[in-house]
Order: sequence, then structure tokens, then C-alpha cells
Amino acid sequence: MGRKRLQEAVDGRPTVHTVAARAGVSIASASRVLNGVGGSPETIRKVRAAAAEVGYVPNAIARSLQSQRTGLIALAVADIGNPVYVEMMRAIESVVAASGRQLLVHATAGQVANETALLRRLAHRYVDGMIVSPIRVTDDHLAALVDSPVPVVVVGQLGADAPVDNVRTDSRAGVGLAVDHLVAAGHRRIGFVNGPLDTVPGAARDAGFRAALAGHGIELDERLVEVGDFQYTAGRDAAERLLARARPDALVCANDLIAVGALHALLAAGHRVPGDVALVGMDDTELARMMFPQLSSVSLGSAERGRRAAELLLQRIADPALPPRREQVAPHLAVRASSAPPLLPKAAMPPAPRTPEVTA
Amino acid sequence: MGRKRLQEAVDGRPTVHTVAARAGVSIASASRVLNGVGGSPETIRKVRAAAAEVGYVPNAIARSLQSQRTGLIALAVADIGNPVYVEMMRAIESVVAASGRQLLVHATAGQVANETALLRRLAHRYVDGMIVSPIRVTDDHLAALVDSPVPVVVVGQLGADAPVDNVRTDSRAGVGLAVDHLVAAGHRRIGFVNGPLDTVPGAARDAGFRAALAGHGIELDERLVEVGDFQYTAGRDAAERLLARARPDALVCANDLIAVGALHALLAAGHRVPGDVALVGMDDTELARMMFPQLSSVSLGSAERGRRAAELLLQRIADPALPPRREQVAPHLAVRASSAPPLLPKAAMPPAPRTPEVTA
DNA sequence: CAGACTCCCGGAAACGTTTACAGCAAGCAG
DNA sequence: CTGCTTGCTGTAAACGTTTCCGGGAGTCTG
Repeated sequence: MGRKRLQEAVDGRPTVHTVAARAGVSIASASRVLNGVGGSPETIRKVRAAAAEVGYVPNAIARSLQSQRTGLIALAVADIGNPVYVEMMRAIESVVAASGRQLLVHATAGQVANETALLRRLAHRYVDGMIVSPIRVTDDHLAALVDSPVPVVVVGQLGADAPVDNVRTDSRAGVGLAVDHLVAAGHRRIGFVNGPLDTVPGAARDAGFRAALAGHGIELDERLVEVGDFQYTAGRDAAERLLARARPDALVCANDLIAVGALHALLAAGHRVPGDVALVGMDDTELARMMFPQLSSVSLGSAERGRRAAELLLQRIADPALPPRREQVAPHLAVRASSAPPLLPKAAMPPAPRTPEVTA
Repeated sequence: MGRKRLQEAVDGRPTVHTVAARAGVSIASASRVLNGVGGSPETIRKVRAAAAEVGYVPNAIARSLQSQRTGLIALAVADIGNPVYVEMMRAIESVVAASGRQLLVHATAGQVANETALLRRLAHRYVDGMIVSPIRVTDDHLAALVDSPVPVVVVGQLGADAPVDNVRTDSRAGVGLAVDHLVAAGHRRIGFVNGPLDTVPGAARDAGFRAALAGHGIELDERLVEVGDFQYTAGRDAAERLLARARPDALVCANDLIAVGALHALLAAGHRVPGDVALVGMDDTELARMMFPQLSSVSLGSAERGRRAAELLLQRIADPALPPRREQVAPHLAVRASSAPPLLPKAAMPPAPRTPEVTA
């Protein structure tokens, strides 16, 4: 009747009490054996047997409440359909797994609200740390990042003085590499298909494009600039709009998804690539290599950024008192068929996709 | 001195005790106010103020231990780089989000060990439920699924009698649709680039291909069948091997990544698509529409399967006593330029990518 | 053989919440 | 004025673990 129920969890699952009772030992001993620390041979045998008989599985939540750790790391990215995040995720995953933790991914659809909600909820102790890669940053958002209850590392540009661990690249300079390359190949009417200007990367790339052209003394024809989303369909549509009103001899795209959209638009309109229009993407994802012709692309070191972010996070988890750190990964250009010099004889166009890549 | 430390968490963060002490009320009252249930106006005011002053944020783990729920759902897929899982994830996410929960994704790299480890760890109460889409299934694995501590729904083929909620498609019949379509267009030397035969989908598609050819009275030339991984590079390599030794007039690929690899191999070898070789992929992902020409593809209803799986899971969480259920989604074929009838005059080839799709 | 040292064990106190229960004051009907 | 209801409040018991601490039994040393 009034006897305390200590045997089983509310849903009927066995707890450490069940095991202890069945083995005829205290819960302390049971817990010790189950954690592999201490216990006489006989006790170990009894507890193991009891645990197996009742099918005991420890409650990770209770354990975490006690140990203050969950062994989980979260990664929040805008668009899980973008291969650049896949590469970043793979790099992060391998570091995280090596530390004996598990990685969980959450897609925010680029909405600041989602990301803040995630911070305000998930981060409240469900995970030991987070890596977030925001494409839009508001003050509110930044505040949530700064006083997050768990360690956070940001991948991407952030206000210079934000006291948050941060791994960034210089996408502005990255666009410059693409423009330099195209100018060197003799192109002058260089177009640009960008993502939204109210995003951090969108703004940086726009600035980079304008600065690069100016650096070469080329006056920018605004009809050669078009903006869409950072996605395939939007990129294709934006490229179509651009082609309908202007005649570029080269196109820089703000990421590979856009570049693929532009490639599709170009080919559908009967333009040859790179013969009529040279094409350069950004992010240097696997997608760029999947295309025919393979796309030149500016690598922003996403795998490297991911790896470093994961390492920063692990260090911060180990020592929360560390001062905020900032790391930077330099962009570089991978030249492939889509922007190969248009003057070469046809035979020089690589017949097989295994073209060794030139890295500038 | 000996006074009990009830004020702050071990890491110095405020707890409900901190708030209660500061507001001069009991922790019960503080908790009630913070949860918006009960409390006099004056109490509410004091507690809210105190919480704001100390920057209180509730510890989700402790709450979950008490409530036995975390509000988190996990999705485990083999390869997060495969767009088919992206589509599935989007569908699942929308259902899950509508129920006020959050979705976390975990990539298993197709390793049974990883997936079992996830089940044995994550599922131990860190999440309220899981959706897993295994491509390899072992007995061990199956056992872990069956007696998982949290509700699990499997997307994909599973032993007929496994007592696990399950949403499947008929990929065997799906391959049949592709073959029927190609045969109807006059093709006879139909090749097949498949994934590993030791995977569930690989085996099913192999069987489907052989059955479909037999159904049309076509004798299978084994040189027209090649196997690789379910990925782009492997698909491209496999297609190259196949083309080096045989001359198909059509190619069926076991998923879209492989199909893209095959397309690349075909174009690189100087074949026209669909002029010389017609091409049909599977999964009907966005990737198929990103190619030029756009790829015909057999839809296996991944978004629909994801949606249904999420609904099944939510129902099971609500009522764990439900009997195991099984749902099936029928495949269908989306015909696009890559397998358009080769006899049509050139003008009929769609100039723009917005071709209305024919669905059979 | 006494004392020190080891090892193992069980009781109980955490971890930070929510919530059942009981007490208490105020309001109201009779 | 009494008794019942209503609305808040605080105490304490959960949730399922891990771990500190003290006690008891055994072993070794001097």
C-alpha cells in the first residue's frame, strides 16, 4: 500500500533501483558496477545478471542532470540542402566524434527567429555546446549568442567586437580572386549573381565584387548585377533575368547553387560555357565538380572552418574561462573547365572529368 | 559554513532557488509563476522581476527529468549529402515543428554500428522519438530498433514481421516504371548502375531491374549492369566502367546522385543525352531538375514518406500502446529531357528548363 | 596481536525541476 | 458569528542518476 515505489520508472521501465533490488545490493553498488568503477567480482556478476534480466537501460537525462554534461553538440545551419553545409558538417562531425560526442544538426531556414528559438531552447542544457552559422545577424540574435547558457562558436562574419568564438573567412577577398582570374583571362563584361543583400555574406560579396572591378579600373554596369536567394531555383531565375537584359562574357556567382542555376540558364539559352560565357561559383562544393563542364569555384574553406570551429568549441567546453578567440581561413580559387581560357584549341578541353585542378 | 548551497547551480548560473530567494517567495511559487500557472499579481511581479535581474534560464534537463519529455525528435539518415534525405527531412521538419517540437538530424554514414550506437545512446531518453532510415539492416540492429526505449519509426524496407512502425515504398516496382518507360520509347540495350547489393534498396532495385526486363522478354546482358556506392563519384566511376565495355542505348540509375555521375561520364565520353543514351534516375530530387538536360527520375515519394513517418511517430508518442503500423507510398515516374523520345525533331527539345513535367 | 591501510558496501545527499498536499487567509452565505 | 469555498502559499516528495562519506571486514606491518 503506502510503500514507496522505488522499483520501476513511472512508465514501467527498470531503473537502477530495480536492478539493485534484484541483485540484492544497494543502488550505489549497482550504479558503480554499471559504470565499471569498483565492485567485487561477486557483486559485479550479480548486478550484471540482474541488469541483463530486466533489460536495464540507463536514463541519459538523469545522468546528465547529475553530471552536467550530455555528450551532444548541436550544429545550426541555414539550409541543410546547401552542399557547403554538408561539407562543413562532415568536418565538424569527425572532430566531434573523435572526442566521444555526437553531433546533431538543426536547420534554421535562415530565419533569425528559428535560430534564436533554438538557442533559447536547445542550448538550455540539452547540448554541451553549439556551432551556429548564421547568415543574418540581428542585435537580438547577437545578444542571445553572447549570453548563451552553453558554449557557442560562430562560423561566419560577426561584429568585430562580439565576445564570441568565431571562425571566419574573407568572402570579400574571395570574390576578388574570381574577378582577378576572369580579368586575367581577358573578360571585361563580368556579371554577378548574388544572394540577398540583407545577409552578411550577400553584403560582403557585393562589396567585394565592386571593389575588385574598381581595382581593375572596370566600370560596373549595374545591369550585369542580379540578386536572388542563395539557392538553385533563385539563381537560375536571377541569371535568366540578367541574360534577358545584358550580355556578359563572364559570370561570378555568390555560391555554387546559384552557379549551377546560372549554368542551367546559360545552356538553356544556347550559350556555351566557357566558350561564350565563363562561369565561376563560390564555396567549391562537390556540386561544382558534379557539373558538366565542371565549375570553377572560390573555396572558402568550409571544411577547414568547420574543423576549426569544432576544435574551438571543444576547447571552450574544456575551459569556459578562455578569452573569446577569432580565427580566419583564407579563400582560394579552384580553376576548372567552366572558366578555362576561351582561346585554347578545342582539343585542350579535358575529355574526362578527372582533370587535375589548378589552385590559385 | 555548513549552510546548504541552494542559491545557484554549481557553475554559478541562477536556478529557481536563486529567483525564489531574491523574490522572497518559495521555489514552488517561483516555479508556478515561471510556468505561467497561478500566483497572485504581487507574486508574479516579484518573481518576474527577480528572474529578469539574475538572468534566469531554466535547465531543460532537470525539467525533462521531471516531465519525462524533451520536446526533441531525432532523424537518423545514412548520408546527409544525398538530396533525397534533404527532401525527407524538410517534410518531417514541418510536421514536427507544427507539433511544437524540434527536429535534430544525425548522419550515420550508412554504418550499422553508428546507427545502433545512436539508438543505444541518443534514444535513452534524450529525445522523445526517432525516425531512422537505415540502408543496411542486421538482426542486431533490428533488435535494437524493436526494443528501443523511445518510439521509433522506420522509413524503408524492413522484415515483414518486424513489430515496428514503418513507412515504405516499392522501389522494385519503381525500377519497373523506368524500364517500362524506356522500352516503350524503343530502347532495348538498357543498362543499370546500382548501389551496393548488400543494402536493402540495392538488392530491391537489382531484383526490380531483372524482373522488369524479363517481363518485357528482354534477355539481360550482364555487362550492362554495374555496381558502385549510392554517391556521385562512385556512380560516375561505375558508369565509366560500364561504358568501357558495353554500349547501352539507355541507362537506369539507382538514385539521382548516381544518375548525375552517369550523366557526367556520358557527356565526358562524347555521348549525347538523350540522343545517344537515354537516362533515368531515381528519387526525383531537386538535383535531377538541376541538371542539363534535366533528368527523368522515378519518384519514391520521399517527402510523402517523411511526412507520414512523422505523423506515425507523433501518434505513437501520444499513445505508445498502438499496434505497429505499416504504410506504403507508391512510386511514380517523372519524365524529363534526359529520356525524351530520341526521334523527336530537334525543335521539340525544350529550350527552357521550366518544361512542364509529365508524370506517369 | 594492535594498528594502519585497503577494499567494498550502503545510506544519503546532491543535480534543478515540477507538483501533490496541506495550511492559511479572505470572502461569502446562512 | 460560524462554516464553507476559494485562492495562494510553502513544505516536501518526487524524477533517476552519481558520488561523498562513514563503517566494517580483511590484509599487511611492526
